[in-house]
Amino acid sequence: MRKKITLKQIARELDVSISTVSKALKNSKEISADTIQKVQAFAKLYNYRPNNIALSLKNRKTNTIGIIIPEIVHHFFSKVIRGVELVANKRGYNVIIGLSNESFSKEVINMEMLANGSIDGFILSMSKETLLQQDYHHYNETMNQGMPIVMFDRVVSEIKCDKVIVDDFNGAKNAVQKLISNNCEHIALITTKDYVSVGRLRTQGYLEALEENKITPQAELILKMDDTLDYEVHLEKLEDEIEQLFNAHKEIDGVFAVNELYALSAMKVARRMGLNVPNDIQVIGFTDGVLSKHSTPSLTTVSQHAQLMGERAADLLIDKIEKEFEAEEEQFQTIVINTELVERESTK
Amino acid sequence: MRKKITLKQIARELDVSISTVSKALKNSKEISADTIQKVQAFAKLYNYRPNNIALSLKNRKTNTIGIIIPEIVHHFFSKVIRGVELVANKRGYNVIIGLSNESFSKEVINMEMLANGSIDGFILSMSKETLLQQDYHHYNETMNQGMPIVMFDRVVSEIKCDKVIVDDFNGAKNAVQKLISNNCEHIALITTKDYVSVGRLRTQGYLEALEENKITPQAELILKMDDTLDYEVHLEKLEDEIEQLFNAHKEIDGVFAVNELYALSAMKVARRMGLNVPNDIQVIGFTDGVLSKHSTPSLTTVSQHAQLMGERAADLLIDKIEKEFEAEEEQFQTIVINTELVERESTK
DNA sequence: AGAAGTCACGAAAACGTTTGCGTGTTAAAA
DNA sequence: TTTTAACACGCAAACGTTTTCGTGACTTCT
Repeated sequence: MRKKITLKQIARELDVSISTVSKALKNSKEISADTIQKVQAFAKLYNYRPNNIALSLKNRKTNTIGIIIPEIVHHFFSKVIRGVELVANKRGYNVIIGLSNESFSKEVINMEMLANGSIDGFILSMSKETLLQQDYHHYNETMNQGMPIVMFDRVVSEIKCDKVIVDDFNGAKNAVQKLISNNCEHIALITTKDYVSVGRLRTQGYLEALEENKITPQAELILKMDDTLDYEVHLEKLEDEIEQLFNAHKEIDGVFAVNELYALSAMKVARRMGLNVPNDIQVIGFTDGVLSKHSTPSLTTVSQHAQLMGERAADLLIDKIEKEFEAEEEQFQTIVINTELVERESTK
Repeated sequence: MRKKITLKQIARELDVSISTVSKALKNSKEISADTIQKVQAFAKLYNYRPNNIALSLKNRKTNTIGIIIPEIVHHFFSKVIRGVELVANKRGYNVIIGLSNESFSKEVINMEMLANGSIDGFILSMSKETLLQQDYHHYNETMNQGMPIVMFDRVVSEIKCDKVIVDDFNGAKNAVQKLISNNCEHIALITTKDYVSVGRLRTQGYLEALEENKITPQAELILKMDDTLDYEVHLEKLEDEIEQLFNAHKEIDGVFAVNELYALSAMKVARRMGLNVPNDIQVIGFTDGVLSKHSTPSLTTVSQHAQLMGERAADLLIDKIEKEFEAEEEQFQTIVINTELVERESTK
C-alpha cells in the first residue's frame, strides 16, 4: 500500500525542484522536453494527482457547494439533490449535504460547519422550525461573509438572496380549476397550517380558483392539519379528520390536497366510505412523489419539477460564485418554476 | 460585507504574532491572561472561525466522508444516506455525495474527484454497470492509496474491504416460509437477472424455503426481469409478463417479489384479473420503500433497515479512519443486517 | 571576444493553520 | 549581585500547491 504521492516526492526522486515538476506536469515551455517527458512518465507511473485540499487553500476556492435540506428521505428533496448534483458535476463541482431534520439548531450547526471554508456557496431550503421561529440571522451572517446562498421551495421574503420557487399559487389554482371544469361543485381543501409559505400560497390558489368561478368558498370545507406532529399519529388523525369532513359534507365531490399523502388519505377514506374515485369524488394532490403514480387509482397531481429546481438552483449559485469578482452591486433573482398538471385516474 | 477573518488579520490588528493569536484562542498557558482576553474578545467580535481547508491540509485529514450511490431518488439509498449523515455528524464528520447513476464511468470519475484529498474514506454501493463489467480496479487503487472503503448492499467477494449487507438469503427465505405457513402452495417468484448479488441471494432464499417444505420448485413460476431497461417500458413489460404468468398458472396463490415495484405490480395485475389480495393470492415484497405502506391493500414486506445500514457503515468507516495509525495487518469485517418481516394487508 | 539574449531550472512566497523551540524580560533564589 | 527560573511571546517549519521572479550556463550576434 503506497500512499498518495506528492510533488515533493517526485521532485526528490527525480532530483529536480518542486517547481520544475509542477511546471513539467503542465507542459510549461519553461521546461525542456526531456524533463517534461521524464516527469510525466514518473507521475503517471505513480498515478500522481494534485491534492485538492492544497489547491483549495491556494485558490481560496473549494469547487464544492453545500446543500442543506430538512429531510432527505423525501422524494421532492432527493430529486432536487439529483438536479443539483447533475449540474454541479457537469460544471466541476462537488456536492456536500447537510440535513437539518426540520430543526433550527441543526440547520445553524450544519451551516456553520460548512461555512468555514469547506464550500463556495449554499443551496438550501428552510426547516419548518426556522420558518416558525422566523430567526434568519444565520443566513444573513453567512451572506455577509461573502458566501452566496440560493434558497429553494421554502423561502421567505425577508431574506435577500437568489431563489428558486415553485409557482404554488397557479399550480393550486389550475388544479382546482381542473376540478371545477370536471363539474365538481363542492371542493374540499386539505392543507397544513399557514406558517409554511408554500401551504399558504396553495390555499390562496384554491380560493382564487373558486372565486373566479363564482363559487363561494366555505370555511368548513377547508381542513388545516398540524403537520408538526409525529408521523404515525399524524396519519391516523388525518384520516379521522378527513372522515369527519366527508361525513359532515356529503356533497363534497372534489378534493384538492397540498401534498401526496393527504390526497392519498382522502382517497383511502373515500373508498372506505364506499365512494368511487373518480366517479363520486375526484382528487388532486400536489407533489412530485412516487406514491401518486403507483396508487390505485393513480393520483392526478401538480408536478413541481423538483429536479429542474435543483438544476436551476445549482446554475444560479455557480454563476454567482464564478463571477464573484465583479463586485457590482448585488443583484438577486427569483426563478419561478412552472408546475404541470399530471392527469391520472383520480380525475375524470 | 466583511470577508472571513484570519489569524493573520487578527494578529496584525492586535499587533501580536500569529502564533500568539492561535495560542490565545486555545487558552494556552503560554499566553498571558491579558492577551488571551484581548484576542478572544476581538475574535468573537469579528466572528473568527478557523479555516477548515487549512486545517485539513495541516492535519492531512478532512473529517469528511464520501458516499457514492447509484441513485438518490430511491428510498433505500436516501435512507442509507440519512443513517450515514446521522452518525457522521455526531462524530464530527461531513458527508459529500456522488451519484454514479448506475454507470461505471461516472462511478470512476466521481471516486477520482473525491479521492484526491477531499475525503478521508468512502462508503459506497456498486453501480449495476460495474457489477456487470466486473471491473473493480478503481476500488483497489483507491484502497492501495490508503483510503478506506466500506461497501454496502451491493457487494462482491472479490473486493477485500469492510462491508455492510442485508441478510438477503434469510430475508427471502423467511418471507417465503411465511407464505407457505399461510397455506400457499404455488408460490411465484418475481426477480431480476442474476448479476446483482442481492437478487441471486433472494432467489436462493426462495428456493431454500420451498425445499425445506418439500415443495418442488418449478422454473415456470420464476419470472426473471431484465431491469436494465428504461423505467417506463420496463413497468409495462413487467405487468405483461406477470399477467402471462398468472394466466398460465391459475394455481398461483402466493407471490414473492424481490422489490417493492414488482410486488405492487403483481397486486395490480391480480386485481385486474379479479383476484382478491390476500384471499386469492398473497404477496410479499422486499424493500424499505414508501409504496408498501400506502398501497391498497398495504404490502407485507421484508424490511432492510436501510438507515441502520447507513449508520453501521459510517461507524465502521470512521472507526477505521481513526485508528488508521495502528497499521496492524488489515482486518476486514462484514456486518450482516437482519431483515424484518413487516406484516401488512397483502398476507393473511 | 564581449554583449546580449535564450534556455532551463530553482528559490521563495502565498494560501491559513498548529506547534516545538528559541529568546528577551522580569522575578525569585543563592 | 549574580545565577536561575518562570513567563510571555515570536520564529519558523510544515501541510501541497502554483506562480513570479531570479540566475547560471549556453548560444548567438556584432
